[in-house]
Amino acid sequence: MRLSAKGEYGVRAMVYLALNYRSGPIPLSKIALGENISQQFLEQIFAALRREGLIYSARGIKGGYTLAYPPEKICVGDIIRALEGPITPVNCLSEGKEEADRCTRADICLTRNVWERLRDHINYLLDNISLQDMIEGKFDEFIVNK
Amino acid sequence: MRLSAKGEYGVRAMVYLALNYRSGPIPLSKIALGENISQQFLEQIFAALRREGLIYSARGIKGGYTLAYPPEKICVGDIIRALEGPITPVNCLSEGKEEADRCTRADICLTRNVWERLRDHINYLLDNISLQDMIEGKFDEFIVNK
DNA sequence: TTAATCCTGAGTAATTTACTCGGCATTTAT
DNA sequence: ATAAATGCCGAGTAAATTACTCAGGATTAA
Ligand code: FES
Ligand code: FES
Repeated sequence: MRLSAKGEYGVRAMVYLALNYRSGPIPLSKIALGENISQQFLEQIFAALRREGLIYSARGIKGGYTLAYPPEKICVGDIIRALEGPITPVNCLSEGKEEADRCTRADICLTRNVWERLRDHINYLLDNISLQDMIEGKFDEFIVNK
Repeated sequence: MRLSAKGEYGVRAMVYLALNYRSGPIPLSKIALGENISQQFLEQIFAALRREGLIYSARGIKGGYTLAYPPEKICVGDIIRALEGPITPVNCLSEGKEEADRCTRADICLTRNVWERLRDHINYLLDNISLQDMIEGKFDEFIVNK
């Protein structure tokens, strides 16, 4: 149940961009330095974020990256899914989406419901924390009730 | 954010044991067959579960494994932690437990709170679903409120 | 023209995962 | 006493994934 470095770094970098929203494009070198992340590795991460439309890039001198949306419109879930694919605790949930290649045990499997619930919980939580929330440090309290 | 095969198989196997609670020791071969898991791999998993005190073993003919506690006393979180260690989305949370080797960025890190919250959510959820709940198929509904 | 930037694809070392293999130890049934 | 069914243990390994690096080209502003 761990995030990859890609996901972890990606979120940190996006927060960095959020802090500098409307300051023009931020070059990767600055982010890498500020967040203590390998610049070449960050390049890969930003390539993915760009492919997913979460950031814009500007080339050339005075170029860099900017958020594609205001910080309150981008959530942690978006970032992680862009970098790691669907957030799910077990494979047979995400794969079985098409009913065709559904896990053969799905009907008898007593654990499936648990993983589905866990998956939904995690996604819900991460989809309700925006970059803006993180910057302000005081996002809404989520309470889990029975 | 995926479970390892060890965790996934472990939970399945424990449910199997729960279904056969009070039927005497169940041999590994039977579980491996029933759940379609490599017996030798299951051996490793059960070794860990035993080390953590979640199951008892009985050797010799007519031997096998039994739950160390009734199914309503063992929860999914226990099993996964026994097999995969602490449930946490990022390392710098679990490592930093001792305050000594705490992540150096902890004080300035804007993402830390998110991971802490996520960690607590996951643990809470998994600690409130017991093997008995899984067998009965209708565990309590958890609702996440803002 | 130059320098700073992004962009791309390939390569790689280390780690982790998901196992397998071989053999010994214990217990019950005969 | 012996045999058979089990658990127990430590090592080994192939494949996959992770976390990067490397080399060089493309774009743009000064
Ligand atoms: S094993 Fe696929 S649904 Fe449980
Ligand atoms: S990087 Fe360690 S607390 Fe955020």
